[in-house]
Amino acid sequence: MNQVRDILITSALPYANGPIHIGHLVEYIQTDIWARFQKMRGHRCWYVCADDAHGTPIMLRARAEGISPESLIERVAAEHQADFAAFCIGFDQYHSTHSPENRHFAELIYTRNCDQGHVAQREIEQAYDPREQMFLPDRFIKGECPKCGAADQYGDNCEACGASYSPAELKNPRSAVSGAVPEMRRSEHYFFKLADFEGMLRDWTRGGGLQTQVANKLDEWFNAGLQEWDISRDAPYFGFEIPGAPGKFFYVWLDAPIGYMASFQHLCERTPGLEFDRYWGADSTAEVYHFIGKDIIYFHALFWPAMLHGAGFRTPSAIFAHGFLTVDGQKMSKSRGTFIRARTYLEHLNPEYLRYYFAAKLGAGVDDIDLSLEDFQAKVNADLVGKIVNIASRTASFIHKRFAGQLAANLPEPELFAEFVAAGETLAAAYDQREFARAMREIMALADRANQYIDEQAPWVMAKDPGREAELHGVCTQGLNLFRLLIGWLRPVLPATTAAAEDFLRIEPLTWQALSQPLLNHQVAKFKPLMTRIERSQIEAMLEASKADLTSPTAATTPDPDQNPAAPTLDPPLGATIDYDSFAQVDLRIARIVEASLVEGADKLLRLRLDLGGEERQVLAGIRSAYAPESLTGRLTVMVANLAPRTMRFGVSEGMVLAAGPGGQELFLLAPDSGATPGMKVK
RNA sequence: GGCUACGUAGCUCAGUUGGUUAGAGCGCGGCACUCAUAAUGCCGAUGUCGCUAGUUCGAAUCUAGCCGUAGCCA
Repeated sequence: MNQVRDILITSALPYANGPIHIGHLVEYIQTDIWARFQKMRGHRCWYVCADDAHGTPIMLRARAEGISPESLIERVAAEHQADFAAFCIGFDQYHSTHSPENRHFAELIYTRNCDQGHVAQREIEQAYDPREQMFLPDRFIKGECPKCGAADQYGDNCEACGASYSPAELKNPRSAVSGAVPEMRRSEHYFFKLADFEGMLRDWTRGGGLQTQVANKLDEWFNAGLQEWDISRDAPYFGFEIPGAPGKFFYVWLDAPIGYMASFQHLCERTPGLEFDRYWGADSTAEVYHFIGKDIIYFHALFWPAMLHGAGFRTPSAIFAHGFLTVDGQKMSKSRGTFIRARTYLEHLNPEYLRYYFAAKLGAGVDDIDLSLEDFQAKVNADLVGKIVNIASRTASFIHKRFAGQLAANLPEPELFAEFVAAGETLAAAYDQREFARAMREIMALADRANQYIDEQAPWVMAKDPGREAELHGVCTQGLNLFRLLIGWLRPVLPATTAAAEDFLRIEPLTWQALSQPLLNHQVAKFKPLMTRIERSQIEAMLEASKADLTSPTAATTPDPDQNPAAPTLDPPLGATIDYDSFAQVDLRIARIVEASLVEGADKLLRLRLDLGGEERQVLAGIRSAYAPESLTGRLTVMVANLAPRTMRFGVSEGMVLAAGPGGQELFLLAPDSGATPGMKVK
């Protein structure tokens, strides 16, 4: 290593409406390992992050909790930072996008782009919730998929059939905020003219700062043609008002990446000698790297460099995208208990286990990585406890008992030590290229060599022969020196264990430089176990606790846009308590509406033909005021199947369908999640 | 639907520019050791490299199609 580099590193900003989970941690752990590595190499390296605190979901969540958005994001920020600290994520600065610095840079970048003519204005038509008096993002409109008819789908795409569409195409659209039927309204929006930057972006893309898969993806987007980007949102919106545009706010994705700069600015303000422009000026020679998930490549590899360029700032040196986390080969699942929050993990397991496991899985690519819980336990126990820590454990006791904690003056096998040191450069290259998995494999192969060495020498045999004192001393000194190299190389991954090892060895925090020289003639402390094994019961307990999190009432649960504003008291009030048997008498079944038709002579009723999966029923339902018959055909709902038939003027009604709401247009038919089939019992 | 990745031992993954009998760790079977948090060392078994066709003297590796998985479509 020759030259000291100036490096600024970021992780994507977590959204401030929910807790950190192990999926998030892939990125923070990956970034933190890289940042710690660069620091160990002696570079001037800064790692910053922040909470992403703006946008509609946060505004609505705060409202649902009956608090201000400011207090919501303050609370979540504290939770996030506690989780990160526990996982040893060593941010130099953790800030918020809802900060004066971020307002400053958002306005500056916008204004400069505006002045250069990169912002356009025009009216667009958008869904509007008349009850809440707000425009609705696509994700806040629900209805039936226009392609396959699946109920309860979001406004942008269908989870059942995968179709993409616009909210206007959705059948029976409803606001997820209030349940009202959205209407289309016009409003003036501001657009960032991305196409102005095509040439610059094509150059930047080819500049070597992108993984090949990502560059390929960008080519696709270039070929499709760069579209203007809608960067404004109408009030009410939690964010920054656009200068000179009352009632218009910056879209959350405009000021989110600017949060990297805001956070760094804050760091500069409290760090003597650290200059913002040295890192962000147009002619900066510093390196700026963004670690992100592959889902947000678009924002970071197109809009972000373009905005920066348009405002006279430098563009990032590189963007490092990673894949998603699966657990036991599948998407994280709440019902299986694999949707594991950082906090829940911490209550059962050592954070460094997960840091090591992720390191052992991560490469420089964008592939997804799998947390196989069985493999996790086996790998951590075998590699860290069985191989690495054991090397210290099996040699330290002799150093203590026989040599009063003093290391020998020479290494018996300096060539072996030199071989290890030489491997350190290969390892450094792997770390630098973010090939952590390769680095871990090589470190473990060296740990095998160290264990073989000790086995060959058999110090326990020497210990029985008084004439071999010096030999024994040498072998154990050699063993501890090999251990020091191994744990030193693992320092970016295992900062806490390494710190404990440094205490044991009585040495300064290790650097790559320091590792090249052996530790000799040196007094070490008494050895204490550095790491214990993972028991299966700990993992089981964590999974159980994660299942329990599902129903936990803590405020910072997973975002739920469907959640209605909490009412202080229920209206109408709750009915009298019943026991289970009373409830179980009601036989609720899933039913498919095969046909719905108007009932001649009745102004409130619809005649429904319901398929119960083998049996058909006719039900006369008083829902005509809220539903057009043709809109009901084919959809699934819930019916009371064992209600006594009732003869009405227009025929016999054999049961009833369930709907919520006071009546009139305010009636909302129940629908099961996709997967339910006619005849299934509801319980 | 379009596009992009991925598919190698029971599990988790390596396999560099196509080149002999395809590798590692865990797990499994056997042996040794007992310094160490039952940790360690040695030996061993295990694969139609997703399927099919092609290019080639030669394919896990290149090409096409198919199947499966994941993601993206602003």
